[in-house]
Amino acid sequence: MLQEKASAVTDEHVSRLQTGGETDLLPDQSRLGLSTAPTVPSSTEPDQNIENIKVVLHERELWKKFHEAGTEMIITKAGRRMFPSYKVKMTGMNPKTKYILLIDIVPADDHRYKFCDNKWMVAGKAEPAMPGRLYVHPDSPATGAHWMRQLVSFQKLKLTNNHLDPFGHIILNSMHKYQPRLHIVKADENNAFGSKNTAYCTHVFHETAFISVTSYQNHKITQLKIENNPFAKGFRGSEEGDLRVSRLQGKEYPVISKSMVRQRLISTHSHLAGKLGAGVLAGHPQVLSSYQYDTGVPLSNPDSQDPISTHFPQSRDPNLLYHCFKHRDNGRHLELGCKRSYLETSTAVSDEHYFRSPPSYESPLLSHPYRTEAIASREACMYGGMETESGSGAADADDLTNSPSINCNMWATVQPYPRYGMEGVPYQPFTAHFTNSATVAPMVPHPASSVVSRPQADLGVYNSAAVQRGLSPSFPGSRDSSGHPPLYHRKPGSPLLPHRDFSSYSAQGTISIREPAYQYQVGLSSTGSNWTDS
DNA sequence: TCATCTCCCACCTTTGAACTGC
DNA sequence: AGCAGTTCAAAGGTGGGAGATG
Repeated sequence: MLQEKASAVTDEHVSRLQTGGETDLLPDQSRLGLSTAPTVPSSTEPDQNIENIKVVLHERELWKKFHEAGTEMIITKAGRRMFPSYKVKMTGMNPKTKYILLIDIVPADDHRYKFCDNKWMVAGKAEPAMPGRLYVHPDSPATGAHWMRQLVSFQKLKLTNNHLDPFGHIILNSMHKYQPRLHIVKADENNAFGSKNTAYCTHVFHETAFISVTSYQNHKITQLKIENNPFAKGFRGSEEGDLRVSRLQGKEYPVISKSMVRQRLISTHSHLAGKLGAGVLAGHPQVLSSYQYDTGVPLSNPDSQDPISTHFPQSRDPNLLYHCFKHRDNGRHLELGCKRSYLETSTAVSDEHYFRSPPSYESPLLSHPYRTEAIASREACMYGGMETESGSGAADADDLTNSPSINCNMWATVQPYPRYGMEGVPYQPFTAHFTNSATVAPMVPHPASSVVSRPQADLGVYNSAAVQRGLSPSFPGSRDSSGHPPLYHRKPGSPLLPHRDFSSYSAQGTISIREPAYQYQVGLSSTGSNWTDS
């Protein structure tokens, strides 16, 4: 983690959160898809606003290569890393403010796909989504200075198709399309994590969308993985020519040189590019985060019967809308009136299609201040669940009693990412719960999206017990000799605890981070203590 | 029969402990 | 004794293939 050179940020995808109303884009900003962050009333200094944070996708060109071919990610029972790995460069953070970085992966649409005739095609309706899980960056919470110091890598994030996965890996369905999202949550000791003061923002890089598979379908993706993933070096052929497969088991396999592979890829690419240009994927107005600025077509064709290109569309829809919400005294989100199309281009669909009323739910809010010394995630929340039995028993219980815990619970009913939900499919808001308790948080359905909630106990957990262990006042990076974060360890003989079992935690409160249908939102504090960027 | 999944394999990188020399 | 550099082995990641599964 965070060991990448910060300098290696060339040619990357810059994203930036837009939170305001009508903003004027400078020419260069328009061209690049950058947007200005308008003034947010009653906020603190501009440089302290979470909406000023810029996120740059590392190795964007590589991501684009995969995206153009139709990114596939292997999912296995034991969990498989993503490649390319999700790495970002952060700027615009307040150096002294602490942030929590986390990733979730949401369905891109409600289709199941199959790879047929060298193309991804819709093969039916999606299977019920798995309980969503968050991957919290192991360095969280960390100061802005820490996050900005170097690349933030989520390379240890793992994907699984094991619905009963006890390790906290992100559970996906095979042959479904997904969209990773990065969430930045402000966490300060004077702003209870989970209180009405909690601000966050969400960044989405459309080129990181992928279809989950148990074995690669598209040969081009296979070759891209082999050529770019160092762990797959063994599958690279020498210049003389042979792929490793030709050596396997003494069987005769066709000898394929790298150059031949390249030629095939180029050929395939040209073929597919032609199809893409034929307008298979007509542009649809859609809502994206403000961080996307290329032009292109949607990731999937709303026409469920039409084949989609092998390419993941160069989906850069100019019609990007932003929603900003601010927590009010009553706990409701206050919309800041930041709706706008991304590049000020016309939309083919009325704004109502995307712009919906802010959620009118009441978030159970915390009264406990966020105690930084008590929270130091040394590993993703994926380990939180098992932690209840792994740690120091009674001591842990005390910890839980005396200090707020954090749960990163997931949205209970995962709905397609708005980008692809163009067919009026009810979209479940992102409902990551940062909870300092094990209490089931009441979840009020979004007025526009028929939210079906389940108790948090069904979901993944990011708990304080896990977070507290291994906490170093001097902050992140501490690892045990095995390289695992401390909380990863269990007592000998301690069985892994299913992630949904966290009944031992105390109940204090919950904060919900919600992402209403077709919206991105930014929660900001407008009452109580302000962000204290000490 | 077919599409998909699971398991195992060989090969590779990464990581950290052990060793060596100064 | 302490430090830095090197070596080595274990752990873990990778895609491919065979067989299993539904």
